Amino acid sequence: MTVGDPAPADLSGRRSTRQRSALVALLEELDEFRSAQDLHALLRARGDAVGLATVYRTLQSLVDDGQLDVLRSTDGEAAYRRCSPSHHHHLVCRSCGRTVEVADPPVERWAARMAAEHGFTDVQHQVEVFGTCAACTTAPS
Amino acid sequence: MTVGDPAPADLSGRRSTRQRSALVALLEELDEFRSAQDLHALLRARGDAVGLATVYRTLQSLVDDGQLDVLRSTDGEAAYRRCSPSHHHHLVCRSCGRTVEVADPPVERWAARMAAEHGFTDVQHQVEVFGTCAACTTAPS
DNA sequence: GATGTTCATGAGAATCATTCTCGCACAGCG
DNA sequence: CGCTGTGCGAGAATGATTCTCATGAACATC
Repeated sequence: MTVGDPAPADLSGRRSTRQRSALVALLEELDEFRSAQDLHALLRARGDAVGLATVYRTLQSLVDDGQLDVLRSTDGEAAYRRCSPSHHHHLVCRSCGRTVEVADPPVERWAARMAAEHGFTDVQHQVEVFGTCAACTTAPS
Repeated sequence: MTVGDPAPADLSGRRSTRQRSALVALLEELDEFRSAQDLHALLRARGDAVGLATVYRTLQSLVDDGQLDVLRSTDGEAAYRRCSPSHHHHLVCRSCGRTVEVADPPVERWAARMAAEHGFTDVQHQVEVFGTCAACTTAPS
C-alpha cells in the first residue's frame, strides 16, 4: 500500500490472452445460450483448447463486465450468451435449445411499477418462457 | 375400506407417510423460499428427522403435483415454497429474501400469445423480479 | 387381525457443475 | 532484456442433487 498504487479498478483492464480471445470469438459466433461445459467442448473441438477453469473464470469476468447474459436452466446448469445491445427476453425450446428473442416493453413497465409499489429499489427482472418449438413438437422423440 | 375415507388429498396415489406429512406440515408453516438442505435441517431440528434423499424425493413429487413453487437462486441452489392456489410470480428481496407474491394476468396472456406466435407448445414461463426491499434499502448492510 | 405386494425410506456412494489451489508461463512495462 | 504480477491449467475440493439397494411401512385383500 505504501508503494504508488493507483488501483484504477478498470473493468476493461483485462489482459489479452489467446484463451480469452478464443472464448470471446466463439461467443461472438453463437446465437444461443450454451453452458460453460458446452463452450469448453466447442473450443476444444475447434482446436483452441482452453482449460475448463479458465472458461469459468473468463465467463465470470465477462458477466461482471456486463458483456454476457446468464440463464439458469431448470436443471441447475448455467447458460451464457453474448449480450444484445437492447434489453429483451427469451423464448427457449426445452428440447432443442433454440432461442427466440422477444422484446416486451409492457412487461418492463409492469415490473418497474410493481417493484415501486412495494418499495423495492435497484430492480432487475428475469423473464424466460420455456416451451417446445414447432419442429420438436412434430419430430419424434 | 370400510371406514369413512378422510381423503389425504393425494393427487396421484402417493402414500401417506410420517416423513411426507412432516415435510408438508413444515412447508405449511413457512412463508419464504427455503432450500432443500435448509428444510432437511429444520426437520431434524424439530425432531422429525427425515433422510436427505427423502426430502429431495418428496419435494420433487410435490413440485410435480403443482403443490410447490421452485426458484433457482443465482448460486444454483433450488428453493421451495408452498404454492398459492392461483398462479402468480414473485418479487424477491435479494438482501433479506423477503418475498411478495404478485399476480399478473396480462403477463400470462402475453407469454401464451408470444409462444403461440412462434409455434411453441407446452409452454411454461418464469418471471421473477429481484430488488432490494424498503427495509434493506434504508438499513446499513 | 393376519398377510402379501408394492412403494417409500435412508445411509452412503455416485454424479456433476462449479470453484479452489498452486506452481508455472506469459503479457505489459521499464 | 529482464521484472512483476496476472492469467493459465491440471487436478483436487466442494456442495447440491441423484442414485443404489436392502429394509420397513402402507394399503388392499382375505
